[in-house]
Amino acid sequence: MKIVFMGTPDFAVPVLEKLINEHDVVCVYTRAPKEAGRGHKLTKTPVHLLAEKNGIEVRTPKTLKNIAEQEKFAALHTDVAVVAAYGLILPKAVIEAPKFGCLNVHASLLPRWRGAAPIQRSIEFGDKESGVTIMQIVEALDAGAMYAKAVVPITPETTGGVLHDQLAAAGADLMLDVLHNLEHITPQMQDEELVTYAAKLDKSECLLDFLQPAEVLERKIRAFNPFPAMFFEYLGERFKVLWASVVDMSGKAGEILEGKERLVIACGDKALDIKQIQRQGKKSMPTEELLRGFAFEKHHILHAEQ
RNA sequence: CGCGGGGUAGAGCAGCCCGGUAGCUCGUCAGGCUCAUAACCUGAAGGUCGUAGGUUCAAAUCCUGCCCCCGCAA
Repeated sequence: MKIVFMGTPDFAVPVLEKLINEHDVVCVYTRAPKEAGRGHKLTKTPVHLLAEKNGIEVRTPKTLKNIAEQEKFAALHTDVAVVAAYGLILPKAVIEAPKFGCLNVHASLLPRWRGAAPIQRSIEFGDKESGVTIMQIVEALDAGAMYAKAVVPITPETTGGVLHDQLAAAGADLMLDVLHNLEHITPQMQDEELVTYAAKLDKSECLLDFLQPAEVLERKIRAFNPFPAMFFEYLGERFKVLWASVVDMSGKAGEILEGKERLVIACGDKALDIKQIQRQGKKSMPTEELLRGFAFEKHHILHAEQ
């Protein structure tokens, strides 16, 4: 099929790769390069780089709201637009331009977790399973009729990073299936009663609040691994916590119960045994390694004020 | 030219400000103790202190260039 692809981050890369192999991708839309990273170097998006590597035309409009951009888009005369975490709102004129409309791959089992951060939120809230949904794009956010879903289980070992990669791969496969059978599938409407929204990740959520139960914090640590990563501050230094397990110990919330051979911190309920940690300026490492040369003072209280 | 931390034995850290024989914890190896042990005791091996220069009687330590890693911010 003749396809226009619209996407931006790593999540969109596997989908685009598969499309390039099996279809005719005539043009790629992505967010414009921006200053990012150390030194604020101008950085192209992962989708941008992949498209360039394959010699595909790349367009990076700041918005699709104006008529000129919409006409340029329509002039491609594609069969379908495949959208994966593009980052721009598609106006009606764009949605209706391709012959079969626009298909979106969303990283959740819709209608649960519409919105920006479905992967992390599903882990954070203790869901037993996650997945991807291929749906029609409509004007309302993530509300279109669904063509297909694929389920991916969430285990006690599942991190945000792992789930992200699993869903990206699953989404790519599922999108190909749907495209092959597009004319034979009747999309199902979403049940509005079951809708939940996955709020965007915010840095202010990443400071560990030890007043909360250890179980809640453990899930959040896992959900936010490797990015944006939960952390606490100790003696003015920041320590990211990449992995922890709940242990049946107690103390004043934020109190360091063990700081020499392992690092155990009391929470609102039970305690967290920190397993993987990253000191600022250093690499992430197993806590026991850090503790060979660095000790946390027992009974010191870690505060979580904003 | 966004701000900042770091690269010292296999691992993790200290030492650097105030130059002068390189240290700690763990691991490794050998021996001992023990019914036994990942526990304990004794001993040993193991480091061009990222790299290239400079200053100096003397540089891990002061100065300069380069390489690599990371935190913040975007």
